[in-house]
Amino acid sequence: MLQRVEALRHASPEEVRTLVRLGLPRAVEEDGFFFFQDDPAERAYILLAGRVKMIQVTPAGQQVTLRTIGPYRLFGAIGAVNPTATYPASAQALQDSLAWGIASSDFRRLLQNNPALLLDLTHMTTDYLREMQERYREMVTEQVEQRIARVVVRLAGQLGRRIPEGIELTFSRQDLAEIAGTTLYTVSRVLSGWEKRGLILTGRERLVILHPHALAQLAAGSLPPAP
Amino acid sequence: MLQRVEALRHASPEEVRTLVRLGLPRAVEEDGFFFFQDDPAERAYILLAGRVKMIQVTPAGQQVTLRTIGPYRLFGAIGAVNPTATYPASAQALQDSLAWGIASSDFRRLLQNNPALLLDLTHMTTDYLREMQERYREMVTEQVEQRIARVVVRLAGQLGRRIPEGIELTFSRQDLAEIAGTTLYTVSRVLSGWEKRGLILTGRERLVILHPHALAQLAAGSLPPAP
DNA sequence: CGATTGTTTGACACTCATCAAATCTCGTGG
DNA sequence: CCACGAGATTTGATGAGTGTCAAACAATCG
Repeated sequence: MLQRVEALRHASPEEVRTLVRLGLPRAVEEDGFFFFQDDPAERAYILLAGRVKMIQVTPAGQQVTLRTIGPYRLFGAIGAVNPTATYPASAQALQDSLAWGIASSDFRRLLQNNPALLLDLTHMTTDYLREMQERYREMVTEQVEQRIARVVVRLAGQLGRRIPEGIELTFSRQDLAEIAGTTLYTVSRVLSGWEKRGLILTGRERLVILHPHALAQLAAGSLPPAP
Repeated sequence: MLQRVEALRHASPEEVRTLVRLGLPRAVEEDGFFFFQDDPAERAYILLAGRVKMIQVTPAGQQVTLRTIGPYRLFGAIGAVNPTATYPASAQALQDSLAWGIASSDFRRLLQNNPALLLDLTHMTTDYLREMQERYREMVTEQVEQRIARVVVRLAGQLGRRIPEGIELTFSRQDLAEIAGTTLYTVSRVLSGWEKRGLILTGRERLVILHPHALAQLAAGSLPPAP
């Protein structure tokens, strides 16, 4: 099962067994936390089931979602390998979730003994860095509607379900707002607009993309926003 | 000299010699480019003299500065190690600059043969990732004046010069705007306000921080902006 | 069938980008 | 050494884009 984990592609069967032996399962129910920002990074996690969001909270209490994690993906690893030794963000379960927790020291030992794994981790980190740089630029230069479109397109590719009508996503307006860096009111207005234009169907904590292509154009800025 | 490079802390003298032998110097004059975004990442660079900014440009031509590089720091390395094999950003010289260029293949070979170096690179990458996550949150949640204060404080610590009156920085309003994600007009207004309050002195492509503490408070949000 | 939680919509305020134009600074060539 | 011109900066006027607040409505759950 753990073979599916992208971070363990180059781990030997024996190493995987060691990880299984050294790690321990951790279940967190919806809205619960795996860990909090600035806490000492004691473990790295591999998500086995559910969905987790990585968030930062401002002193004023406003939440920003940095990314959402799906099954078989690693999280908390930056804290585990970085000399700072604290988590840079909090990990909150979007649904009831189950993860395999590996002590940071074991994780670091594994990486030291297996350069191929370390290289994989470097690639994952640089990939994520690329993405953050892009999203940073988007945040600075693009308008809300375009940013929301990007978020929806990205989430669709990552966590969307194919259904007869199109692609289904289950996120509340609030969730989308925290990811796109806006408010739930603005998300609501934008989604209503898209629904009027026939691009999507909306529901409570749910939306269905009818025309992925049009949304992609909105995200790319090649289709003008509604008047 | 190359011992000062943080990325080569764990390189053996022999490896450093090899790098010197395999690499080649590259001088770029002010406003020139070391490389462009999306170009194949042929080399990683170590800056020896000058200053370089890493930028992304939007289709509309708007510039966003991701970070500024000072002497003895590595740049272009993400492109060199990432499987994408292209640069995620452009590197433009802020002043006449000189860098040592190492072919990506040589750089990767070095990393493969020396896991300690790879680990250093991972630490540098995760550090930068932390910073990008924070700046992303700041961009989403904070107002312009606070963001500009953050930029100035950060640049002061990184590239500021101590002079009798305080800390001197040489950046144009346009430079600061591209870093803070705003316009040169807004930067000008904000700096004028600070000067009226006696926090800084301003000049052409130059500012002097008189009260670093007050600026730090502005950056942290604990000092209210001007009325 | 309440109660809770999510969503919609309107009214309004406010930050900040945009545009225009004047002013300032510095380097260069006469 | 001064005048000129290019580029940097300031400042005002204006408006678009979004956040904020309030209130009503809808969906889901026990």
